[in-house]
Amino acid sequence: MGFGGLVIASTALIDMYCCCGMWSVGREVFDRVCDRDVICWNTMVAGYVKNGNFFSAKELFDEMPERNVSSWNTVVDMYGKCGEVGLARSLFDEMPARDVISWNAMVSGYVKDGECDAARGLFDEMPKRNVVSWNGSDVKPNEVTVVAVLPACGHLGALDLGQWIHSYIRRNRVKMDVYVNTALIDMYGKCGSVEDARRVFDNAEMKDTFLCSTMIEVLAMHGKADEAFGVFDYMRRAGIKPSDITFVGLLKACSHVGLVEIGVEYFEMMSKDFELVPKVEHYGCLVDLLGRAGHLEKAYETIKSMPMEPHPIVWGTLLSACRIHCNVKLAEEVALHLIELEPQNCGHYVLLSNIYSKAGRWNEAAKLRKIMKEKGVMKKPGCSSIEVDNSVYEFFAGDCVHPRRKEIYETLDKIITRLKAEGYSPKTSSALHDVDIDEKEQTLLYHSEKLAAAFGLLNTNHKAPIRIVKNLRICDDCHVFMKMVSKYFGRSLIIRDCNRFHHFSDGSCSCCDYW
DNA sequence: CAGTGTTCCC
Repeated sequence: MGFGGLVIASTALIDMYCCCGMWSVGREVFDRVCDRDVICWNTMVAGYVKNGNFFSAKELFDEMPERNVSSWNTVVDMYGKCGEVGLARSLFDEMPARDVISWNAMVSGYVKDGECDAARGLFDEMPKRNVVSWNGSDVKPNEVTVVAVLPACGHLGALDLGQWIHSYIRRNRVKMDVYVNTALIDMYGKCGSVEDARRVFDNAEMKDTFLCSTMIEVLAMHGKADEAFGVFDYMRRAGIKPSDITFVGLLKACSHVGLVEIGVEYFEMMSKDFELVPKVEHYGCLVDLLGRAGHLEKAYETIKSMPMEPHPIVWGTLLSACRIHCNVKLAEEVALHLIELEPQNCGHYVLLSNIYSKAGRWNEAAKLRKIMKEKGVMKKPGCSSIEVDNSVYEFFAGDCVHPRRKEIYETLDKIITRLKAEGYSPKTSSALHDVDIDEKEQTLLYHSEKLAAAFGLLNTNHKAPIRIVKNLRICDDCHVFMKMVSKYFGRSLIIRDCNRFHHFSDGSCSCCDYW
């Protein structure tokens, strides 16, 4: 039986089957179509991609008697999505013509692979004027392009670049749809400018669950719990249905300022009022909320009562709480379990070792480091980055490869001398090493965020805040150090660690030392 | 009837 003449109907059928996960039935229909056109082929290729059958997709693409730009776009996007960005790029270069969708697929491929520079480069390379190619497509960056690039800016903390894209959007009348606004809020939030994020939120014509959840999440990570609750109230008044992710933001908002009861209320509200089933993320937030506030036993009980398998992240959250509250006994139990689960994750060893150090139990801390060495577990280096004149500079703990190394160390030493005169004394308990005090102090004094701060003081405008992004959590000593820098050098510093933001100004931090 | 984009536990 054949479907001659019915190519349009057959194509719709193929698409339908593939969208339901029944790609093999789709393929049967495809095989019986006599007069297959390029759209029919594309639908089948895309159908394989949707079902994760990348090998068959590429095989069918290679068999195609005729291809248009969409055919190529499908496979470029497919390779980008499965992390084969090199293959995506070679197809992108090989294709006879590219439209805006081809460029967008390639840009997002780079972003997903973490190659932010390449993504930015491609954005700049895009023909900015309307070029009429063989299929008449527009290759000017559009709203999809900016949404693909903005998360990279947020990830890097590249505020200048993000602001430049925002102005590009306005200059070129790129449509400010809900995706663009959401991406802008996220970018500004992650780059430390919560005011700009709020402005975009207030001006957004259309507000949906994504946009509001993003705003709540941003306010949460900046420690602005009341404002986050306000956005949630707005959602309820406006009839915008909260999602499980909205509640992740609300729970984080509570845990960052220690609002235990309100957090528990939100947790219960999820299922009671909104029929949302708490996921492992929500339990993770709850453990953090309880543990950080000192309710370690309750946090432990929460983990034990979770309806799903506790992910290592949840245990790690409890271990962090043990560090804050110096509970060595529970920390040992949790860490041993974690090390069993993830023997190669350096974080667990380092955290327990830091807990021993904080308790003055240097022998045990040293023993743990020995175990790390024996198992070949490498300590993840602390890395801080700072954006100056549109470039992002990275610093590592004890970094000695920067071209302006000498100048940076001299500046840092001057800052340290000045702060010591004001009463700063390095908190050596934050150091992992069981070496003598002097060496311990050296390790601590050259933590990556201190190097980045020195570089910032050296290179940025005196009025602007110094914005730093760190890959790990800021240590006690750096936290004290930054507070003092803000006081005695009259500069505000905005530091994002892997957990939240710290806004330092005039000797204090926005986290009120609750972290 | 095919191809590009947004939030989330450490």
